[in-house]
Amino acid sequence: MRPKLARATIKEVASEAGVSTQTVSRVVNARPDVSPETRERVQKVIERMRYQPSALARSLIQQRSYTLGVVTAGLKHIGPSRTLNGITRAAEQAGYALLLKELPRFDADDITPIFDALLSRHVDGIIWAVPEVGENRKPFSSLPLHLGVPIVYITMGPRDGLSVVSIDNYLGGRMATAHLIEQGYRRIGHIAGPLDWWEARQRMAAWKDTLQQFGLEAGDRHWAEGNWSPASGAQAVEKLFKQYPDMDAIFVANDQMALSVLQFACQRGIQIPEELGVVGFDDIPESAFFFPPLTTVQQDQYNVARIAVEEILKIIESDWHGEATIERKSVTLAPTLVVRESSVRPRK
Amino acid sequence: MRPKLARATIKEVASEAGVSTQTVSRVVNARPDVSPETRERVQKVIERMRYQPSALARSLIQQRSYTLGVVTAGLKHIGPSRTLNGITRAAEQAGYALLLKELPRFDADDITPIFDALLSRHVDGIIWAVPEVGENRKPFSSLPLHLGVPIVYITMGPRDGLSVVSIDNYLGGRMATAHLIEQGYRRIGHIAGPLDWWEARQRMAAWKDTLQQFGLEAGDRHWAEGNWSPASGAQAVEKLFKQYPDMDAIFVANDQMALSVLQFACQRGIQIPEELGVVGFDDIPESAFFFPPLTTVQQDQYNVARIAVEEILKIIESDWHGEATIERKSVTLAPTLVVRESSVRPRK
DNA sequence: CTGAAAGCGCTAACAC
DNA sequence: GTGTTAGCGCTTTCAG
Repeated sequence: MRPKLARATIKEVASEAGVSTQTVSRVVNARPDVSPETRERVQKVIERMRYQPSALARSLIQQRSYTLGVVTAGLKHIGPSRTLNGITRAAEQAGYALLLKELPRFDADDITPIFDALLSRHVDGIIWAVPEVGENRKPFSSLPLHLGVPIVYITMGPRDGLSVVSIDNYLGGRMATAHLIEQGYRRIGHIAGPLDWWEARQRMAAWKDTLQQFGLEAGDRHWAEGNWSPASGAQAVEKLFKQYPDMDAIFVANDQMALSVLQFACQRGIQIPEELGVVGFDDIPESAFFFPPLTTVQQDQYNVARIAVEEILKIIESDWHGEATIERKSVTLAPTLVVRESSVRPRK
Repeated sequence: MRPKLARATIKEVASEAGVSTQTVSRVVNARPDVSPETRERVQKVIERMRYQPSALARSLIQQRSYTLGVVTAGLKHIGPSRTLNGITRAAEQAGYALLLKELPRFDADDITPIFDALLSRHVDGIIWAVPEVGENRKPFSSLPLHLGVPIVYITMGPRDGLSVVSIDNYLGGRMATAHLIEQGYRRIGHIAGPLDWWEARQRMAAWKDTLQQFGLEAGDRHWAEGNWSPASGAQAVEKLFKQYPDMDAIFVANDQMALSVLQFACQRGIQIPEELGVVGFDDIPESAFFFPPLTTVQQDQYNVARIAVEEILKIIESDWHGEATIERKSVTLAPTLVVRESSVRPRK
């Protein structure tokens, strides 16, 4: 069964206007070679019939869909949805539509159906906006080298031959740790994110390296691992204080876990920032309203997304024009340290 | 210019396997009328060539794309992204792809291009997941009655003749207010969301009605308006305490603003819940880790999304089979009150 | 069981 | 300037 299309087709418009479909096509695509009178007449019919060309048919013949595939995961978390927010904006501006796929888990192993679904719909490019977790970059090595469409990756370690756009998490970790040292804290612990996450490893490595550079301690008993959730932060801070009772500051790998640290301190009567300095990561909107307001590392995910879209469009354009394939390069953006009360020690 | 497709076409598979394209089509679509030997031979070629049928070409001929349009707004906020999360899951499960559009503002006035973009790509249905704000439902009245595809709306007031899926915000407001009364609070203020939002109006109306029902005060000086952000909550609570100094509880229209109330209390040395009961709305993941943990109204946005997808698929299916058009009905889900410390008065 | 022909809605390439 | 022809990749219809 083939239901009647509600929308008008180019053929109907053509016969209504008394011209060929080709002429209608020319008018729709604003080609120069149509006489003003014809153009106007056709235009009128188009408006009257509310004719809207089928992007589908167009994609088929032009081998170009003006559609980008976006693969994400964990949309209910703030990071991924901010990124997606940036992608939709940038794509909209460039006149591209977005085909969205969300992985059921961060480390989904079978990504073939995802690619199949996107490619069968002729996307012009794919933005892989799934954080690098565990071995979830593994499946890519077995992908046919030339998928047929360009891919740009967001939030993972730079890799040769791939287009990657990400925030410099290591730098963010250094900024956070250095700031605490500068404020006079010397026994600085760390609550890490889940260490199968690339971002968590980067932040932790920065903490360790910075402390060692300053000749301060950063051993096994000076950190604990969480899983990004406030609940895990609560467990981690408890464990950490047992292991490291004279700790005077903590760099926490995200704001949600930092919230648990603040609550822990409040319950134990530990003064922040006097007795304990705290720095988080992410700058979620609530952070400025924690008690006390939280110093944190801000990542501009919106901008990352914008750049990723720009990069992929650049590649698509150049492929389209048959130019030499654009060199795949990595772009790394610097985060910003937002200093609030939780880490600023009153001068003695 | 028409670049060579990287993927194999049905024609190539057919000639490789020495059969006609119809036969390949039959194998791909698992039709019964192919001999086992032919089927197997074709199957082999398909796998070897990694043939993947073009969903585009299929959509064109079948007048059905197995694609849903999703329109959202404010993705960086937790509510919309949770909803989207539910939609991607449900759509994925049903084998539908998602074409995503995000409005630049909640009250975007010109939605025609949005519809055009979706319809020109032949979506089978549209999920309108934009909260009802101000007059942003107005443009719909001027839409051609029969758009050609079904629409299901999320998060707005039920309307005759439309499919709407939403949480009962009024009920949520009643639950919150009644709970405070039950706990012995009698002078209960309200921090509302922006009142051009339908949800904010519902929550506020419930607060007012419930108090009046119990013979308690709910006048103009007993509430203040925020804009959902923690910053606005801070302003609102300050203003409210000036207007209503002997207030003993607050029902706050969302958790982020409630956070500001908790912080305000902390700074002024107001004991929660002893001197001030607080109930929020949304149950963001951080709420359980506020100080003290926040009582709040939980909305199951994930489920709302799931039901919306089910509804639209039902309509699509029935349209497709030429059955009588399904009645458009509204589905309203009840929220849940999550009781934590911020509202539980110790028994005297 | 299999294939040939037609066509979904549109545009590229060529006539005139 | 404008129309004709062909065909994007696939499925439907109908003949064999």
